[in-house]
Amino acid sequence: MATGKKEQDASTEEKILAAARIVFTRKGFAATKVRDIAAEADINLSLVNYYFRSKEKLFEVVMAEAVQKLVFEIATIFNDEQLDIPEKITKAINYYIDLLLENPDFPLFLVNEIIAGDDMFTRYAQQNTLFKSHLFRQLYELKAAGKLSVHPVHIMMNVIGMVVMPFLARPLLERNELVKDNEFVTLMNERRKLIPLWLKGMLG
Amino acid sequence: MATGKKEQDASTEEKILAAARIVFTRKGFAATKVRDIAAEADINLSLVNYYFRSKEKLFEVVMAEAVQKLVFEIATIFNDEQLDIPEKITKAINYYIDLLLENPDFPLFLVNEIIAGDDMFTRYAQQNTLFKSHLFRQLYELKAAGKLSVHPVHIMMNVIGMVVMPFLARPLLERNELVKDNEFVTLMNERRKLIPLWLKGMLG
DNA sequence: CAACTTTTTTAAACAACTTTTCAAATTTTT
DNA sequence: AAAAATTTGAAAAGTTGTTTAAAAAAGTTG
Repeated sequence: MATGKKEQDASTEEKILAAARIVFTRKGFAATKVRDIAAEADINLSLVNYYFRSKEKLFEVVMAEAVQKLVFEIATIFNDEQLDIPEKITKAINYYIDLLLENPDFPLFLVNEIIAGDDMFTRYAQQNTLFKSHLFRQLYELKAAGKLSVHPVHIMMNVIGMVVMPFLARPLLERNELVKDNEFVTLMNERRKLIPLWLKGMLG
Repeated sequence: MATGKKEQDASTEEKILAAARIVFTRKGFAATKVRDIAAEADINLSLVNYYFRSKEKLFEVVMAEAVQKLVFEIATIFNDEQLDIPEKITKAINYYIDLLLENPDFPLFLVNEIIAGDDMFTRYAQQNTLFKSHLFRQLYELKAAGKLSVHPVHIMMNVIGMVVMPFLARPLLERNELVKDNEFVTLMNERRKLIPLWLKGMLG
């Protein structure tokens, strides 16, 4: 039986993980068959269970990784007391655009599981670090001082929406040739500057 | 075998459809069992196949409906030559907020299947009516006239993002008590006026 | 290096579950 | 009353996650 995790094996275990990342991310938990992962990894079916005990355990690993990537860096930015609101948001936007350009299927994957409510996200993300971050305090203070006319949540929803939505819509946009393959990247790079600009309008 | 579609039966067939809408929308295609639908509809398992031939066919019907609801009304608005850009967008925003307040699970459901790429969406949505609509022509003209500094797609992504994102994020927001149950509706109603306002900033 | 132990890999099969089919029973329509 | 449509329970056919037992490979020890 599988004993330790960290022998000297990087090969098979990592192949499975890599495959799992791809398939789970693309199709979600329910639609993914263990056989799909084995095929993608080009290994024997049984090895998935041998190394990860179960489909669910493997999924948890992949999900934990994803949440980590998504939350950890952002939490740091949000809690940096040196940065003002626009600085924080600009940094966060750039981090996410970078991340999502590399992992375009990420948003669906997470949104999917967030709503599925199996709640891996809630379990793994210490969301208090986000929702009770320094940034949020800054926004609430601004509101209290009468310098922000709307609920801070509006601002956050807009930022997230403006960053993430394009990635969710991407397949649609490209399928309809409204945006060509490489043009999408260009557009997202434009947005690095545009979103902070638009946001200034919302805050001011 | 199931022959025609439109006899005089409204009862069983409609019960199944209603159940399918609920379950498919909430859990997606793969996670939904025909048994779930039968249970939700409170009818015998076999009747699902009797009326809709297969799980997949049933899904297609539900998906087609959803896309219809999502696209048809909007296409009409987008192509109304009497309306200027802000009017069109305001109308569209209100339509979507109404629709999504009634069907909160819609966005995930669609986004899910858009990316799944089984492509029901592309098949059923005559997207040209959206992406080549009068609204788009208006935006491109504005751009050509130098009165809009960014690619029109940016504008569209923002509108969609600002409307849809909150619904995707809702479970997260409520789970973290950042937004209480009824407060969400209030916030979305605020957005009916706010989004057009923010948009004016982007267009001007 | 040869005998052994342990780890890894493989093919097969199990068991549980799911979709679909079927034939008979029931209800509705003509 | 006959015909057609609907409903039902059971079972067939197919998937899917997991287990098993044996083979192969790698590692260890005297």
